[in-house]
Amino acid sequence: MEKLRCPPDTRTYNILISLHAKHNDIDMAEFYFKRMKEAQLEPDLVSQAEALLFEMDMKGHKIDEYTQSALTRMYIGSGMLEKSWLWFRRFHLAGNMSSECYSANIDAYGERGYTLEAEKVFTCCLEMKKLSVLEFNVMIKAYGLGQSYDKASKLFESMEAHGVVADKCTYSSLIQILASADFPEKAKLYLRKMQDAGLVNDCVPYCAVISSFVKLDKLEAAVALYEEMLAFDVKPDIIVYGVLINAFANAGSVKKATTYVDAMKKAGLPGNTVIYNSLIKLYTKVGYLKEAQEAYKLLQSSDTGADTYSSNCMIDLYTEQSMVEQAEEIFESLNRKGQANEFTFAMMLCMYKRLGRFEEAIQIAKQMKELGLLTDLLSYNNVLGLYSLDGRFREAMGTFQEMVKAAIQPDDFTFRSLGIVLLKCGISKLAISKLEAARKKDARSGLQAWLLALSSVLEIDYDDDL
DNA sequence: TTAGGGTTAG
Repeated sequence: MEKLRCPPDTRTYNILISLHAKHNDIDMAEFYFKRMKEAQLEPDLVSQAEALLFEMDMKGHKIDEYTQSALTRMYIGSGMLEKSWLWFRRFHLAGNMSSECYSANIDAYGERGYTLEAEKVFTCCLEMKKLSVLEFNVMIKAYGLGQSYDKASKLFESMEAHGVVADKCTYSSLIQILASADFPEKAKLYLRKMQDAGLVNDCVPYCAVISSFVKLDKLEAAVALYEEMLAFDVKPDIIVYGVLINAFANAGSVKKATTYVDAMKKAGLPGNTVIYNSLIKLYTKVGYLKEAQEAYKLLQSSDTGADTYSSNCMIDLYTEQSMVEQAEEIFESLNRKGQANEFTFAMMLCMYKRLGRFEEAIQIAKQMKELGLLTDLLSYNNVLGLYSLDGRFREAMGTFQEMVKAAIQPDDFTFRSLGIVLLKCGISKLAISKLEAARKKDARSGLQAWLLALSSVLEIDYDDDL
């Protein structure tokens, strides 16, 4: 290898070391270990572990099943699946594995998405007739990660036949898996079984299913389950309230959101940022200025203070109400704290543009570029629209070129602004509609045509590498 | 080395 200028690497040395070790030639193994060190090759994690194993072996220490489980995880983590399997087999055949170790192996495969291998370990366990609830739990988790939802449910159903009783963890896992996979109805069935088994002692599994219903916009089902939870005397916490408040905030229903805020307060739970952000979002949506201001004030006086999201909502609201000074005040305060983001700037830009205050709008656009806050298609379109409206055609073209360079896919709004630029530069409507047709026919060559038309009309050199 | 819930806009 050295002659061929293909110097050995860590793996090469590792193979040589373990080969000699296998043949009990410790001197040679040590020789290669030293050579490896001399070559300034740091053994990787696997090599280090293998060296350790070798040392243990030499000293006559037995490797126990806990070490084996750790080895499985390590080999799987390094993509050495076959080796992980060899170690598992060795211990499985020796028959000295515990339930903890079988489940640790199942979980090691399952966590990395190797559902088939996890299944194989589970089957080995089944053959040994040593199944406990642990193996079922980790296998259900593995099916969840592998998106085999039916298999997860079926495995649960088979537990009884194996004489194994589902525990809190079994139910929680399955409910969580089904809820987050958008099967709230199925999750609800297991939740009821869990309740009947007397295994529910907090609202977490209810919350998982409630939020799954909310995600699918089934608010009635979500509320019904919430009521069912109350009937079982399971106490809601701040997160459940947050889910429901946000659901009704999105639906624009102040009355219902308020019901849950009141219930939350009555339960002695203080609101947090998540809750107040939902409320500000809601009040902005329905134009409730006073209520939004109150919620914002509460946030400001809280420990964490108002965040960028809620401040942006307020800017949005003030813009709608043409309360420029108030919007500016929030904008400046965000800027002072270095918390203004792309949304903040874009909303200020829109506000000034809407009021016809182009000078100020353009200042915002310039700052956006300088601060690197121009990244989104919508922001680009806002800036581009402003430049074309204000007759700043070269800036419009520059912005468009930047967009193309940044691989931001332009849309119909982008080309509408660019069409205005061409029109104001004396290009006929017919020519513009031809450019539009070219773009619709073939995006790539159509884009080139637009760039060419714009650069020639604006007398800009343009590099068609773009 | 078994399981779990919420917010993000123009």
